[in-house]
Amino acid sequence: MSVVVPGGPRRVPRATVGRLPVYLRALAALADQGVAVTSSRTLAAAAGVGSAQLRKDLSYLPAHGTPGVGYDVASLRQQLTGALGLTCQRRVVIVGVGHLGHALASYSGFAGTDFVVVGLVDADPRVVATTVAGLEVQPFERLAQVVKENGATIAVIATPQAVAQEVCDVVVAAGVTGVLNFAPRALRVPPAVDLRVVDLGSELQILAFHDRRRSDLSG
Amino acid sequence: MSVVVPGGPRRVPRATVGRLPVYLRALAALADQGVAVTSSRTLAAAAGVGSAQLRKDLSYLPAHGTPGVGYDVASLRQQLTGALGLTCQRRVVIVGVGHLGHALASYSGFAGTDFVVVGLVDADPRVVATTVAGLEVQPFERLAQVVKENGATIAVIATPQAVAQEVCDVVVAAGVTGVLNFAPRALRVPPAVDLRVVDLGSELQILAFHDRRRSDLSG
DNA sequence: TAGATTGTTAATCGATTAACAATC
DNA sequence: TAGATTGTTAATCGATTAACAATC
Repeated sequence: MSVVVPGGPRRVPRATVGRLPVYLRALAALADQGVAVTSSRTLAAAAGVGSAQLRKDLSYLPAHGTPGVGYDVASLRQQLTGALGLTCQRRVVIVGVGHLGHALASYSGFAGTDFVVVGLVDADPRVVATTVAGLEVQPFERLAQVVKENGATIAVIATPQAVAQEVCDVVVAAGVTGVLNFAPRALRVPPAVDLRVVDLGSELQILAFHDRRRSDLSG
Repeated sequence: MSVVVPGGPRRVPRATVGRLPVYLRALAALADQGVAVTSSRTLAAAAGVGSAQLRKDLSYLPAHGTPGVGYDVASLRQQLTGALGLTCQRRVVIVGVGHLGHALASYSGFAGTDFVVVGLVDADPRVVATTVAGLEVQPFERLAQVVKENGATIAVIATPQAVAQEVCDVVVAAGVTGVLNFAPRALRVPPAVDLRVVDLGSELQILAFHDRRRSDLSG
């Protein structure tokens, strides 16, 4: 049922997809300031990239600016919103309601207009049945049910690493198409499922790598 | 005072640096299982990458395996620990003690043996002077002092986006060499400062992009 | 020795950047 | 028109991958 427009939408490179949310945010800020038209130079600066890269990225979308003038903020915003699939709300289940899961459930960037947290699941009996961010935490046994009943398409894994793969298998079997993993362990998912990883410990170690080159005297 | 070994350490590519922590973690798991020697095939599988990529990555380090045998787990672990600069503990200051900052302060991946959280700072008078993860939260005015007094080299920014750049400027002026930004805003830092970004909202939007291609019928 | 696995090479692939003709 | 800015091309750069000679 896919519609192929002649000479139409090219495949959007992975690196470009990763920057679209940043552009969208910068556009929202400009719109809030009452800016109606902007240039690739201005928008790129706000997003922290080069103007050539911004124009290249936009060239993969049906978005178009006006040579000599720039881009209409409102319509470019709509284009990006559509490209990112934010026209309908995505439903998210968070598995693991420890400190991190708790924070994510309450995070405004997570529970905004584009995404809604529809389920919280934890294995700890002390956490189950408590209310977090307006939702009652469900036991692990109900995970598949929670995903299906609420039609969640995205699962956030914020559990200990030991159970992360098991959790992942359950949510994938239950039908989610995207997994965001915070557990410090490599997860296997079927090719059709999109997996993103946020590895907080690694981020610090990467910073330590660069720090090392300055402060360390040991060869 | 840098020691240049003839034919010695090449520049380690950015992408490789990003994978070293993952290898280190996989090695730790193997060591816990009592494995003494491993192959690039096994280790790569545990880390979720290809074996060719693992060997290529290790080729930038002075690490060496034995053809026909594999790698000694203990010594490869030491090599990676050294390469990442984890031989001495790095001191971390967390700015912004909301839900996320609170979670990070308590996160074991953050406050492990390699890193120690030495300061918590917040602007909210209701949060200042409370104790979180064993530390008293300091007021924003004391930020520069907290960084300097404790010799922090890494700052974690978990504040609202509106104040993130100001916080960043203060910690950089106070002498940190690495910044980990959780605020949804592009930050400017001097070239000598290493900046890493964790953009939680963007991660969900990127998942939505791929989800869109499945569920959306709109061209 | 025979079998296994490394370290490296060379080919491929994808991403970035600068430059500029086309356009308003 | 003159000045400005887009969209695209081509060149560069960096990362990945497969293959294999060297080595144990």
